[in-house]
Amino acid sequence: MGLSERKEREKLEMREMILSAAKRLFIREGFDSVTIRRIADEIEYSPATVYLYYKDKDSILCALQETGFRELSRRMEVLSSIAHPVDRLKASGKIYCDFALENREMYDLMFIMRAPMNALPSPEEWTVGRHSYELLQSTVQDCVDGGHISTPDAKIATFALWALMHGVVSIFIRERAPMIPADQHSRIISKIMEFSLANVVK
Amino acid sequence: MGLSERKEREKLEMREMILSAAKRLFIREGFDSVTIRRIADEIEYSPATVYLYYKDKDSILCALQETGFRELSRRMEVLSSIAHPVDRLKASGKIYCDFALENREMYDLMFIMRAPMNALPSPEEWTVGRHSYELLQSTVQDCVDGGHISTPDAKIATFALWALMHGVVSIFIRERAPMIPADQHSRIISKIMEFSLANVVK
DNA sequence: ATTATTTGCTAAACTATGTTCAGTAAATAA
DNA sequence: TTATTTACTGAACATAGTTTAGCAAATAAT
Repeated sequence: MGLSERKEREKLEMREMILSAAKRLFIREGFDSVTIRRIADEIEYSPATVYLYYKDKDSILCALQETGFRELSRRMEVLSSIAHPVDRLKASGKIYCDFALENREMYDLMFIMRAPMNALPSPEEWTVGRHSYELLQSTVQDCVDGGHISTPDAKIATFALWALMHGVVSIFIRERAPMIPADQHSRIISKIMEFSLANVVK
Repeated sequence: MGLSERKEREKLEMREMILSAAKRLFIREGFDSVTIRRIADEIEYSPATVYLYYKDKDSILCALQETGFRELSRRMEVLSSIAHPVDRLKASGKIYCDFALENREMYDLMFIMRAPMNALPSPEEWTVGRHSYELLQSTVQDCVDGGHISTPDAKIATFALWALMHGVVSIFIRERAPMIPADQHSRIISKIMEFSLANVVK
């Protein structure tokens, strides 16, 4: 009988309901509105029910974070149509930073907040995030191979470039540069990319 | 009569008691142990009393953060004895990152957490942090003036260098690079500084 | 068809947090 | 000696995440 299959399917549908309710709240009202009770309201079940489908809140945030990584990956797909590795590298940086500034709270959840990391399945099953990172790494490697970046270690260069971008956007997102008004963030990022790549890329 | 003076002094002493209790808890048991009730226990007063000396918890965290900035500034003092701007720049980076890795939670409070920023007196009275930043900026300016860094805008270069360092340490502190074990953080940072300065500094 | 069991769900409670407020007792002023 | 101000606190409020005991309906067994 296909009973257990149906049960399995219903369980997945419920998880999906919870996740999309969480996402709706997150998008519409921000991170602080994503509470177990609000999610429960949204799906018209009791708070305790949520715990029958997700171990804890951090697991929900982890699943939510994953949707963010998927969206970022999706945006990175255009890179495959850019032949020159330097152009590809520049485009990577722009896509990354644009994503961060356009989805500040999601970026925060993905790269800054502690909570979702407490629920990572395992240190290795970090697949969604790793995919984007390996894409960047291969772009940098292409730059090195093409003689556009000179370094003995492409992995270090990759990490440095990521760190630079993450550094800038996280300073803005967590408001550590109050001297710079928000409407200039995008411009400053462009200038920083310009400066850095001018020195790194030949 | 010096009565109001005494009152004023006692008020300051009480604020100091609360702050040092908070700091003690922070150092000994970590951020999560810094609760109003634990602070109250520590100073042997009731939780409500704490609110007679600090507006809210964020104000206490803000004051705590300030002690961190003072310590960082203190560590930066050795820079004045380094004549060559490039050496000074390298030393700045090392001091900054060493501080971050040796005082992860304090760094977190200073540069990552939202809470203490909610209690900033004003956007301008950011004096403690700005002092360190201006020091870095003048070092970078010296590098530019000496022809060691080529850029049309020393301010952008300064911001980029800070962002790079902040990026790396905050990735580590918030555990976004699980592929890199903690005992290699310091080594990776050295390599990144090496790579970046090799390209930026002549 | 009836009984037993499992499943899905929930009301209520528990713990912990930041925070407020009414009231008390001591210090000060009148 | 009385009035007032000051310093403090107990108790409560609101909001979290989370757990547990139990109920009712769906399913399985007899």
